[in-house]
Amino acid sequence: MQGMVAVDYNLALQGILFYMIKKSGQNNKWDVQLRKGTLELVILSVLRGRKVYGLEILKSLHILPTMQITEGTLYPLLDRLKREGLIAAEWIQTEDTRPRKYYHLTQSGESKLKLLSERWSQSVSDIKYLLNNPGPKPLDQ
Amino acid sequence: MQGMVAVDYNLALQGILFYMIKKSGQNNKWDVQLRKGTLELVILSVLRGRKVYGLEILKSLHILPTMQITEGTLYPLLDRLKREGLIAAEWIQTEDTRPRKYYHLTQSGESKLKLLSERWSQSVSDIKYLLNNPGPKPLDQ
DNA sequence: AACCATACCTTGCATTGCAAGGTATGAAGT
DNA sequence: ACTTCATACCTTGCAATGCAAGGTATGGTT
Repeated sequence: MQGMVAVDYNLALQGILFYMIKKSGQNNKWDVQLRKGTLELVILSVLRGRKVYGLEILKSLHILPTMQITEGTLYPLLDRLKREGLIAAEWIQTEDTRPRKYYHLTQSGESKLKLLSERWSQSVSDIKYLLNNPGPKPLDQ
Repeated sequence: MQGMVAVDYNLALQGILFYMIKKSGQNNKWDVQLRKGTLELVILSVLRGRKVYGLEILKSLHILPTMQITEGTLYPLLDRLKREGLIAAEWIQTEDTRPRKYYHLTQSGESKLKLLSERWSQSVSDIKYLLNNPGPKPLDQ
């Protein structure tokens, strides 16, 4: 009986811990939705001016609290960007490691990056306006 | 024959016009995706400190270039926010108009607004870092 | 030989914004 | 009266995308 209680208790602790990690760590549902808008910009921006391979992108982003994504997110996205001609890939093998697939921006990828970052600025300023401004009775219609 | 050519020509013009309006106006596919993250924050922020009815929200947002949404977006979202207890609604009829459904923030809506806007700031600063910083060989791993 | 870390990829689901429709009501033309 | 228009709200089905949870292949270490 005591044994059983102990097991259940441990299971409960595990559950709680898991929940806390999930919750505090990175993945609110809202964060996920927010990334839907920004991730394309983010990836293009990581690739600007250099060649990077898949897992390296993941590691690069790992320091940014709102940008903690996984491989299941990254690889399909890279596929899409390649299909759209915004990035290109090549397999490169240095002597001491396994072959890696390095991505870099194409010409049209660079234009897109510029376009998206302008659009992003606009969005930031729009929301800034909403967060600072209103208060009661702002809009006389 | 000339008639047919004329018709096709007009159709083509219509198509082009339609395309241009769609394109230049508001709705890139990317803008739509970007809104998926921000719209909840935006609506809560519009409701902060006052009571507003549906179409009024739409009009309020109309001046912001990245926030031009339609009723098909708004009403389902208001429904969801109500279901989640973040906002509440009441029908109000002033003497000179038709009854309108006015929405306002609940207690938990206000906390959520605070939480989301903090998360938003984090995201903005993360992306700012990516857009300004990198360039070639920034990340020694 | 067994194991682990690195690297890439795939499948199916959940969420959400939106176009395109719809209903109801009152006011304004005719 | 009757049609038409503007206001107000709502619904349905689709498209796009992030992601968890799986998988494969390879080379080094024990």
